[in-house]
Amino acid sequence: MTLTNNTFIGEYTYSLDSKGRINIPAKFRQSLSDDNEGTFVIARGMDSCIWVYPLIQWKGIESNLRNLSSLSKINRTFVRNTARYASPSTYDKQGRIILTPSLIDYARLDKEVLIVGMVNKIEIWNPATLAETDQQNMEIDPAAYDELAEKIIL
Amino acid sequence: MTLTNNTFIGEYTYSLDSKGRINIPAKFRQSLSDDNEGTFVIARGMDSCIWVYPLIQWKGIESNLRNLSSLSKINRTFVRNTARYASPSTYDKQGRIILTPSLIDYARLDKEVLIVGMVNKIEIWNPATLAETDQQNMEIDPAAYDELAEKIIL
DNA sequence: TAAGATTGTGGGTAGTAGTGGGTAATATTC
DNA sequence: GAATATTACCCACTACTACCCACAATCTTA
Repeated sequence: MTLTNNTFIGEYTYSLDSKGRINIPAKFRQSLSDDNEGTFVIARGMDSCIWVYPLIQWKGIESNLRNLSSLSKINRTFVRNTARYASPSTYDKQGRIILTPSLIDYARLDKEVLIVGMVNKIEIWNPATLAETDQQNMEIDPAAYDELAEKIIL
Repeated sequence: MTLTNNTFIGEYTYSLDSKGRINIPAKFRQSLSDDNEGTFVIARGMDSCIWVYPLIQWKGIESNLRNLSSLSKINRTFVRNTARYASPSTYDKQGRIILTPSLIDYARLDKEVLIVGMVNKIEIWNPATLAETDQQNMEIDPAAYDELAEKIIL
């Protein structure tokens, strides 16, 4: 059984060790296509979490950023904030990647960490932070949500 | 006699064992087309039940989710809530799939479990929960049924 | 109706996945 | 250039999961 390459679903509770290493779930590693050479790119998420992209996927994002003109202030800010905190990380023999102190701090990670599959990328959360975010999202406009649900038949 | 591929109808009472395994009715397995490789994807249902999709069907949902940009907060929330609790499960030699503890908890499953064919997917219920839900649905606005009647000829 | 095949249920075991720590190689600083 | 700090690689333990086998109940077929 294999799902589509570079596709991640499911939720896992893992632990961040004293060296800033975190395990990538075996299922996620198996889904990663060979041309990624075991490498992910970690970056700041838009919520208080860390986004983890397969290398290939990230290269696509880079080429999109390349096409944003720096004449626009919004573009400059967006490109800067996206690129600034991103860094590649190859997993070791045990399947772990190393997170940067800056990102650990940004996502307020403790020892216990939640890894969430987001289809084309992976999110790393402090469980408490995600619970808060979930709570806030309950207040999202239900009409907008319904609109999405109509496009995607579950 | 076989119905259309990947089509599930009927209701079955099966039991969930101590390892979280549950049998997929033989008729459902026979209906599953070969390109699914004996694999289903289990996910949270919108009621307190578990949804079970044929792998192929789920891949369609995935490709829709893939096209939602994470710049929009609603999109992020929608993708997260959908993908987070989903996981693939291939049935073993005896025809059983494994449910995750998280989903068993969500659907409040006990030993006795109800499996319901929903045409393009399968639902797994605690019989008591489904009885309650049935009760509540008696109060559905008859006008809503009339609207449906225009779309579906019974 | 009897024999065989299929289906549903339960449990044991080997291999793998997750976690922690140690050591050698490299980089940094004084 | 030597001492220290940091990084990358390697090894080992534990727990779990996927796979296997066995049995009972039901259905099918001759």
